[in-house]
Amino acid sequence: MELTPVQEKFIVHWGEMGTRWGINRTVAQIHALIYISPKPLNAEEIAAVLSVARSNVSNSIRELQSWRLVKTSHVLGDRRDHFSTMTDVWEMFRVVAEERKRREIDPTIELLNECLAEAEAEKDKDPATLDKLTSLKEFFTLTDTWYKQLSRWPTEALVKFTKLGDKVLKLLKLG
Amino acid sequence: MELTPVQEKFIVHWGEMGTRWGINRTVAQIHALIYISPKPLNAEEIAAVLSVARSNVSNSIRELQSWRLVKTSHVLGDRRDHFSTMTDVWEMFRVVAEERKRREIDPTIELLNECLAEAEAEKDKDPATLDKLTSLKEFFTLTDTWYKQLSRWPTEALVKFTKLGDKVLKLLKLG
DNA sequence: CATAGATTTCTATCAAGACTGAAATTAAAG
DNA sequence: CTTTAATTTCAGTCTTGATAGAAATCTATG
Repeated sequence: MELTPVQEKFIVHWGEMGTRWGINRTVAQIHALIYISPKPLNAEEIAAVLSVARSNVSNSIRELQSWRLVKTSHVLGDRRDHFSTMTDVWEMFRVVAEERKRREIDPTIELLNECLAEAEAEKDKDPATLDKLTSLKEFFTLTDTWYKQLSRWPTEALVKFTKLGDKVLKLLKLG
Repeated sequence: MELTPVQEKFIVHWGEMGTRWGINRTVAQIHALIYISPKPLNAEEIAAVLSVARSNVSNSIRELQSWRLVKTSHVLGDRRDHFSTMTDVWEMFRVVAEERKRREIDPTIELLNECLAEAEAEKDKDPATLDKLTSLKEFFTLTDTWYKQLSRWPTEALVKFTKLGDKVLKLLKLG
């Protein structure tokens, strides 16, 4: 497999964006590569195209699998795993959002609950901290609920909703 | 200034979460500290409480300012800058979202446009790439629009909206 | 069950970026 | 205009996390 200039440009950028969001550059590049690739790729091909070690691909694929972004498939007469990713971008977004919720939002809410319990005990000494932590908890609890719902919306509803834009404010009487 | 155990726990966690989202740990800790602090803090206090170098605080504050998360204030008879951050969590979220859009979403849309122009030229050779990039562009363009609008909604509307949950689907007839 | 192919694990190296502390700069006050 | 406080810059050090490559493990096939 040989990359076109356009594909290369896209993969490099995707890797760059990954690092900005706490995702390893190579991991993000591999994701971009199997997204843009017209057919599933095996690990060796990925290593060759991106010029990284075979073992690096192995570990990065595992990382992507932990994000539920990689599907493994097989070709008749070929023992090697072939990797691909979903093509529905909204589905992709949904999966990542859900995983980030599980990894980061949920533990944060848990921590805030712990902190609140302890802060409650000494609220006479330090009422300001209690207030701040409560605001945060409310925020995260709301986004949590919202995530849960969002992840159940069908892609079509998400698209339609986004297209409605400001009209939502009027339709829902939130103004 | 001396941290309570609760405050310390919160700050450490916030720093941890920062790294997961591509934010330097110290930067995130400083943000947590000035958020939880009942009063604005000067750079020296911050350095002492978090046990980091004075210059590190200086650079981290600058970073936070680039995210528009830090306000500078002054105390009568004191030449030093005192730092604080907004207490409205939704406002905070909004500001970060807008800044991430500017830094990451906008350049990504621009890159996708460039790629699409080039891919268009050779669509006979490689139609699949064109399709994939188009889907991505549509996704980012929609979220872009959505961000723009979201950032103009008043906090109250955001809260009410989130509380509506699944009802939104029915009210907007998206089901 | 032996062998070859495929994959993963592990450790040593490497690179990126975070951090410190000293030096330079800037700003305020007398 | 000088002095002192405050802040920033910068060069070098250090830490963390990424990566390569070898070794070990796993798996399919005859």
